[in-house]
Amino acid sequence: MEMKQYTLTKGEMQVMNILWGSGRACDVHYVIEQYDEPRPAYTTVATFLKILSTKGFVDFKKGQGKQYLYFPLVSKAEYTARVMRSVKDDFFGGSPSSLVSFFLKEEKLSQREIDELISIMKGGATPE
Amino acid sequence: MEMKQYTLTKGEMQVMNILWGSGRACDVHYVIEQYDEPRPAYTTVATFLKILSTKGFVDFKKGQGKQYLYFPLVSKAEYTARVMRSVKDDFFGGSPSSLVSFFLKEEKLSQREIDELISIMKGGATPE
DNA sequence: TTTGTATTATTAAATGTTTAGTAGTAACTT
DNA sequence: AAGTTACTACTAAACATTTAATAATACAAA
Repeated sequence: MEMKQYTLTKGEMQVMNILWGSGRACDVHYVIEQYDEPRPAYTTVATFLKILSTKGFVDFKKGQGKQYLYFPLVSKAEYTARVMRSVKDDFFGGSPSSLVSFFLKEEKLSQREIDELISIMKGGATPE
Repeated sequence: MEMKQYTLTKGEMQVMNILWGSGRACDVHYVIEQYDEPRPAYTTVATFLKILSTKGFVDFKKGQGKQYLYFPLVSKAEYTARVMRSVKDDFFGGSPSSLVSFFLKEEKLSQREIDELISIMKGGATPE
């Protein structure tokens, strides 16, 4: 069952970030309020939510009255993993260690962060 | 002097990857040959190169006859840094260490890679 | 039950991206 | 020098994305 792997456009991504950030099922008004000015029109946001539901990224349930409450079907972590996979392939030839190495060289990490990362590496990744 | 930070589309990115990969100034034919089948039309590639030059990503010089030889103005490392900055912001709240941590947990690295990364971290990042 | 209203569904205009045909032109060939 | 060719410049059609107006509809108020 070949599942099409949709990728989010910039506009869709904005909406998803709001849904992910809220941690609960949201109506359209709530989503709009999370935008910076100038806020998009009601129907603009409703359209994005519609698209996202046809793409399988959100679902909705009935709320008060006739309104829908939208919530993510794909978690941020899950989508992050997808995006990171392509970033890794496109920019680092598929090698996770060169990606990590890029950040270690590029960014100034605090000693505490470095210790934390080293312990993750040594500690057998996810102890769980 | 407010420099507009262009971002590359998928089609433009393909061309840039070819230019970056070649390591020298390329004519249109060379670029086309690097595509998988079905290859785009000559003018399609020429259009992308034109767009890229107006965006400031490539420049060209005269080659044999009337043809242009195109070469990158922005290095892959430089563009990678730009993209990584937004990835970091969009998916990891701007924190490089949580991005790195994500990969360390997600990906299985070999012991040699881990040692390498640890030494980068300890060794004061970029010695240079 | 009828009417009004808030909401979703449908449609479409504006913009951005991709693809490539056609026109114009510079340089090579004879 | 004239004709041919190979290339870039210009134009435009097809497709994707964004934005939002208008139409349809379900619920609430009267």
